[in-house]
Amino acid sequence: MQPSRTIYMGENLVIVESPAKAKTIEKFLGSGFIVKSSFGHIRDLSKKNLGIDIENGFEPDYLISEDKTKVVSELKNLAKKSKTVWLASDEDREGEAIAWHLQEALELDKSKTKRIVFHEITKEAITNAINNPRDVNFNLVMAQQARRVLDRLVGFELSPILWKKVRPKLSAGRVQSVALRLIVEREREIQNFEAKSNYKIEGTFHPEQSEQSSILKAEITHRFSTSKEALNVLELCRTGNFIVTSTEKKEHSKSPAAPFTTSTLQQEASRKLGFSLSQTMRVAQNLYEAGLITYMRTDSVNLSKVALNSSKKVIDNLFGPEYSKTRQYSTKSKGAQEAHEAIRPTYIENRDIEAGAQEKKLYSLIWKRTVASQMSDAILEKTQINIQTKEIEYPFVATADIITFDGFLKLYIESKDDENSEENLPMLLPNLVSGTSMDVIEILATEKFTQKPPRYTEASLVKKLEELGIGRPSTYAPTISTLGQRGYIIKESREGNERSYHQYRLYDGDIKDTIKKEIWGTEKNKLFPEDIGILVTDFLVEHFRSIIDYNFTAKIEEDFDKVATGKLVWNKLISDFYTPFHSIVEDTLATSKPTNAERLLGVDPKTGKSVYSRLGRFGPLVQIGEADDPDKKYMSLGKGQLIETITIDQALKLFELPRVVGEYNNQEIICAIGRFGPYIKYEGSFISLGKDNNPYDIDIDKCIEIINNHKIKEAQKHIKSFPEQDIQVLNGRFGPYIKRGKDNFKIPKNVDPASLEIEDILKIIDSAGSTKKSTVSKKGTAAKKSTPTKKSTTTKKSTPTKKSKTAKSK
DNA sequence: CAGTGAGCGAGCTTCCGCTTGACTT
Repeated sequence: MQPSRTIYMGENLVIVESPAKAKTIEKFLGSGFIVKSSFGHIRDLSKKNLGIDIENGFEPDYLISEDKTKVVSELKNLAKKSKTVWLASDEDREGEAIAWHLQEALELDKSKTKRIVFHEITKEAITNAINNPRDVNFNLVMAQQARRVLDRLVGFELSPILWKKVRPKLSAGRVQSVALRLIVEREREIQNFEAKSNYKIEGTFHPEQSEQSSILKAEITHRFSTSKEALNVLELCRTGNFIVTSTEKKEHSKSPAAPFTTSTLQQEASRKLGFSLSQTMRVAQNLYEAGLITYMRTDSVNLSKVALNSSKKVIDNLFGPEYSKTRQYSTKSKGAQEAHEAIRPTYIENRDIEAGAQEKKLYSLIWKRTVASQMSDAILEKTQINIQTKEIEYPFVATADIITFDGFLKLYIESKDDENSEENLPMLLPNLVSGTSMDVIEILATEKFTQKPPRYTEASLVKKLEELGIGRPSTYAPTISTLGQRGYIIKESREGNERSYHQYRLYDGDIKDTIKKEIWGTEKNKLFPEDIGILVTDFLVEHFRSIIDYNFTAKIEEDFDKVATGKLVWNKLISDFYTPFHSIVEDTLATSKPTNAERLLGVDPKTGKSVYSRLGRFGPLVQIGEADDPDKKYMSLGKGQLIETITIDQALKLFELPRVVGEYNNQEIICAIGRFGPYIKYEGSFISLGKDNNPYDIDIDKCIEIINNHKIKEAQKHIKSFPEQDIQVLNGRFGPYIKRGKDNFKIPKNVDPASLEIEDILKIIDSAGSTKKSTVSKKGTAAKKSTPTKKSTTTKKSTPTKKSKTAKSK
């Protein structure tokens, strides 16, 4: 259903946000329409300064973003030649703003400009949109402007306070600072957590005079707080007469999860595929650009009619109609704007695709989740059997979940974050009637420890942020990576510790006590706060609690909505926020003291001096002696150590390094920890110790062994040398390569490195060099345009040397 | 690449959301 009048080439310009979207839409619209993309926002507040005229009603100073000048001039040209310009950015606050900025920046005549929206990219939806144009919704635009201005005010007033009071180049903002606070507060909960132990009692039974095959495992759901209580129960089990006191069967159903949004895709890709946030988004982008999935930055769980229909067909074909159940999901998350569909395969008929390995995996996950969301409930039968002896207050309970109809489980099971939950293996329970006498085979009382709260993963933090309504699909991944870049947090794995626990076993009439060992607290790819992150959070919470409040965004969003519906003027909102906010800013700048989180750990027994931990210019350190002590000593904190948790013993231990282990061939062997971990310094070269060796207690023999191994490896490294040209052929981590001066060159795969002569090598370098040169020249031209910063750094470079000379002469 | 922990002081850093490339080991 196209507009009835004839349309000529170039008469209509449609502008969308994404270039991939532009391509598909162009196909649907056919001749008479040119579809272009704005590549997102085209204008933003000036970056040089605040970009807001506070005195003048918070008037924003918008500039065309540097990387968008080309797109904007191109669009402007096309708009001039077009009779009608259709602004087809997304139907949410940001999309409406993009439409308005386009209208302004392209200087579009209102009479020839039309605003259209569609939620799904189908021919029907698009032609329907074309037939129902409207004007730009100015109230919605002003709501976006309020959001933008508020974020700028918060970010650009808070960050400079941190530069002054904590450390330069730090940042704070409405979203990132709350995300950071979540991580810091969780870490404190974990540090303050005291694991308590209790006893879990499990038994294995079988019906009297039956075969061993009808074994039944059951446990007492109550936990016993002391070993004495547990032993008492075991004692009673030894003599007790167990009978089945009840059997129960209950049917229940389980429904599939909604189709993917950005946040749930990130969570599942992390749990099921081990992808990081950025990896998930990069791979999804590839799938999107190849036309294989719908848009990957969305908060909507909605599926188009086309998708529902083809899902049904696919399910009917693959599993039969009894497995199909068409469902439409609704969004639960706060502040969702739902400008797009859920993330789904473009063509659900395609179960498999031709693509890279990661793309295939992620596509398959999306396909399964989408299709499963349109499948019937699974029906499960829960059986519970209670076994009890009258001497013991609590029954032993055996449960089993049996799937009577698998439904969507045939395709997809959503995974959980809780890695500690024990795997529920489907266990068949024997058919038993009440009153059946049971024999005890074995009873175990095992000491269990309460679990500390889990540290966040990237994905579980995104989940939390989404629950709080903080951040948007396009910012989840970048926000968390910013926290890392600022040095606030680190994503890493840490090894657990060993601990022992008691297990009492009743078997064959005897009760035995064994002490077993387990590893606990192992962390894999978790988010840990760094000292600077803790310090910044404490500072912000102390002075700006209302902004760092978990509900701040949710509250201010209500106001943005009022602006969007015309009930509130945007700069009234801003003014009401800014007046009290700015006075706290001024007050904090004037009164708060620079902070370094200094903490007195205790006294060094050797010297009697005080030991402190604090933040130094280059990071966290421990210090022996007062600030005015000329002989005071420093050491950097080790990996995983924090200013607020390091103990005096751990601190003193740091001063044991660097340590002279001994001599070998009249040369000192020194052990220390550097930026890349523990190392040996010997004959002027540095040898990594690896993580299996401890620099504090490694002995001389082991050191010599490592040194000799290192020498052998070094010798193997050299394949050939051409000293005259300063060229070497070396064995590296990734195979043989050519080294000239500081530059490395790849050797083509089919070439034997040992056979290379100097002529061959120069050829290889030449061919590699030509590509290198071209990139260098590109950089040069790019630099010409944006030089002010570069120039100033180069001109400055000459001065420091002069200064250092004068300093020396002093 | 394996170490820093004074001062002097100019000039710089920074936010959130919307989009893709252009980069290197």
